[in-house]
Amino acid sequence: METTLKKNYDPKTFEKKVYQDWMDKDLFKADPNSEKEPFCIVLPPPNITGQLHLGHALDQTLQDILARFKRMRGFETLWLPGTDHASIATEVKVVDKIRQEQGLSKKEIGRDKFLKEAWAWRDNYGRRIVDQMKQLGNSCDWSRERFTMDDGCNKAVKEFFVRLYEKDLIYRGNRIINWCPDCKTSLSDIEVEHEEKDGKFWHVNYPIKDEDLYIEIATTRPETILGDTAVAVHPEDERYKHLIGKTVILPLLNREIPIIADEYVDSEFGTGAVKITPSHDPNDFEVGIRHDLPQIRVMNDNASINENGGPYQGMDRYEARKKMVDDLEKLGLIVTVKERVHNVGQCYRCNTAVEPITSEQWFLHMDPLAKPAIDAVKNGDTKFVPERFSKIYFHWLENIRDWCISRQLWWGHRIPAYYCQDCGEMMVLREVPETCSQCKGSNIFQDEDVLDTWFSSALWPFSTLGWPDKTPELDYFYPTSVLVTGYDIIFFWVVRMAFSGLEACQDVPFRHVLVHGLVRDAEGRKMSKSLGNGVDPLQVIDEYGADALRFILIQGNSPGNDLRFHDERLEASRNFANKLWNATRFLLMNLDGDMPLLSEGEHKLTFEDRWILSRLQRVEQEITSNLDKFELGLGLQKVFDFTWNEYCDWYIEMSKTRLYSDNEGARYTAQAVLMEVLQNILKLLHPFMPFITEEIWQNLPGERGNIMVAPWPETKTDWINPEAEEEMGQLVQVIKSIRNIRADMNVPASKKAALMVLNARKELRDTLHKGTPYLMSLASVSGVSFPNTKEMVPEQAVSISFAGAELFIPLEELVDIEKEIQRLDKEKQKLQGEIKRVQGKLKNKGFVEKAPADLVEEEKQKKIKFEEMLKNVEKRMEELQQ
RNA sequence: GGGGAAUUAACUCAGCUGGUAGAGUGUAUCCUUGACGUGGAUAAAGCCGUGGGUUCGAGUCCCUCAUUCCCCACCA
Repeated sequence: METTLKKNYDPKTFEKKVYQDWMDKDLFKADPNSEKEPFCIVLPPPNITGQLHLGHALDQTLQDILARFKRMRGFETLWLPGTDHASIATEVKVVDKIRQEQGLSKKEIGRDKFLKEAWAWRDNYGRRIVDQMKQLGNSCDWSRERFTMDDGCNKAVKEFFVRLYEKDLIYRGNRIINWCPDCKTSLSDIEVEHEEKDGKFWHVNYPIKDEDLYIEIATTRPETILGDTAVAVHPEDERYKHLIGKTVILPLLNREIPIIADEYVDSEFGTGAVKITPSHDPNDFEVGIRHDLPQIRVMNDNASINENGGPYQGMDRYEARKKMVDDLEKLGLIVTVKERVHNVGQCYRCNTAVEPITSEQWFLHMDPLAKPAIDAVKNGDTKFVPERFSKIYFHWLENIRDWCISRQLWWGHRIPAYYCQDCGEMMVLREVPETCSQCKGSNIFQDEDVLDTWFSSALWPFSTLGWPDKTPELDYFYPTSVLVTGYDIIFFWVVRMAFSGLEACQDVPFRHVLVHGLVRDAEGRKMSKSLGNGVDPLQVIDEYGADALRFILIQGNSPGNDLRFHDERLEASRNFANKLWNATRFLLMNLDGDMPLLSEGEHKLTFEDRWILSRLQRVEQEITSNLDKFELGLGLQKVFDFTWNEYCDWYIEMSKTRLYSDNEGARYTAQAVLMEVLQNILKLLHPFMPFITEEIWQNLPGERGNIMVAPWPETKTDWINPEAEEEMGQLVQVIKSIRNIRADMNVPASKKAALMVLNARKELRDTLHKGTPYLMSLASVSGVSFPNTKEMVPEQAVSISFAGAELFIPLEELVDIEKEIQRLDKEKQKLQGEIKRVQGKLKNKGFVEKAPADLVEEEKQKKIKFEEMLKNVEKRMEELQQ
């Protein structure tokens, strides 16, 4: 029969077409009114700032595999896609763009026009990244695509914010926060990355008022001296006890500040005396509150020194530092300068050193929210896979501090707080108020700030399903089934979704969290722009196909572990696709026309038919179990092995005998089994490699729907056939032994040789009899004979050590008796070793008594087998030596 | 200062609930057999990091140490 498949697998020729077909048929669409059991994944929305990278590819491939698997298994499957507005990142990009194109700063262009530009960016790049996701093969319900700043999300954000505010969980306050002088916004604690840097530790003498005494402090940030409002010592520190309550003259500014006692001070560290700068250090801030110290902020938003800095006003923080050290030096107040590595906090977006600063911000009170989130994982409502990540989750939630949720940015959800210009009243409301609730004035303005991006991301699992409205989607799909994400954003996102979901919906947002690792380059380095070692998934798809890309991201990777990206592995996975492609081609070329069906007509199944069908059932069972347990890498490995090693290398090869024969019945049966197994392979592989499996499926004869929505193979346990597996195992072993010896002796396949079988047990004799055609085709055997006596075996024959029969291959002129004896001797030693080990085991009383009975029995059988083989070898050696 | 991960064949990695180690790549030799050389056959190659423990039995469970890599933490 003709086949429409080309000789080589070329994904470019069909991937786009296949995807379009799925789209045209609306196969990704999920129905919230379905009778089926729901399965739901919300896609971690990629930022609209960037291109799709390999991290996305891994994350999304995992989700797609689960979605496709569950869909085939009969679940109503919703994979809900979308994109994230990525407040800071996008704002920075748009600011850049405006500066480059229009030469204007953010302030110059103004809020309204800026937002217009930002939305244009979103339309442009948001669409682009969605197109890229489709190339991966994602089976998302695109009709439900969302954006973290769309109207629905905005409504959810406002609702959630107001509710929290009304419960006193959100408050506004002047507290110390992390400030990025470059992005000019506050940051949450996790948006600050700490890096060890070489720095200096300046020891400075602070003069004590009215006395000829100094108190020595140490600091890594001398510029903050300008904001000092006290010096603190430990109350029990004998060195300083007498100074407590005295006054210090702050150098350079000559301000008078007190010496106070506070347990926070570690007497062992530094000089044991600490300068206290409540406005520029989180600890000092706390000390300041305890001791009612004034807060003096000495920096502007760009980290230059402000009017409180006296002579240093206007200088950049580092410039001021240098100048102040010089000045202190001149005054003779620098006692010593030590080298010191210390942690510097940096902005996670722009790497600028973050400045702790007191500022008026909005905060989310975390303690009451954290507790239910901890409990939900403790009692198993949400499970981490692998489990170890729950530890990280607990640790973080147990030590959490209040979350600064306001940002001094324009791109984001604007905080729904409104102020009356006339009386100063503040209102937190779902809708913009027309008049002041207090004075009825109409001069109302909204809070300038927006919310942290992660505040809206935290609502993603339910805002996308319609919350706060009671929608059928929310009712049916919430809690979602599994969240798939990298370990690097557990803090940013998973934790926040957990407590938000519990607060808003009274239930966890997801039942499982499947955590994966990072994709690294071949050297194990993180892929990054600055290193230029990033691999573009789109280019990979272009060259090798999406299926090959998906394959290497999954194969050999276990949950939670990082993986390295190697080009060579791409070739290997492409080769696998090619193998499957050609196996199909082979089958199609050998059909007689119709679709051969195993379920129709009379079939005389051979032992190899029963074997492959039996193996198929087992593999189906195993893969299904692997996928249920999120062991995707193991599952894929099994389809791979079964397809290549068992189906292609053995079954297809054996089928040729019948396919090329004139016996129509036998031919049809072989075709039917080949087809049956192939179709199931395609199904098992479909979640992993959706394009090629669909394309092949469509090219099989007969009317058929899409494999994407075909039912997942159901294991037919009555097809599991241990006898056939045993029989096949024996034949394979004989064939391999023959091949082995022939290769060893350098006998080319073209030189056929007879196989002589003596003293065979009945079953083996039957097997070898039935297997004769395969011995001939696969082991270059010219024929199999069963002589009655040893005399019929020529002297110059090699023997194959095997249990259950004596096997000989007469290879007269090729056999060197001396060498043959040597070979047998090696064999003998090997067998003796085996026997010794098995005997040792069986002599061990503990083993015989405590090990499972079937295992003991197995060992006994082994012993018998090895002993028989040994006997044969020894006998043969004797014969040859005579 | 805490927490975690990794350590298995030359390389990159699998190895589920403990029962004498697997894959891909690479290497060697052979094969143009009517699906595939993006192929087939055969082979070589591992005291499963160290030291202990539990067990009849440990790559697999527990502890020690070593090396590497992450994450978290307000020591000025």
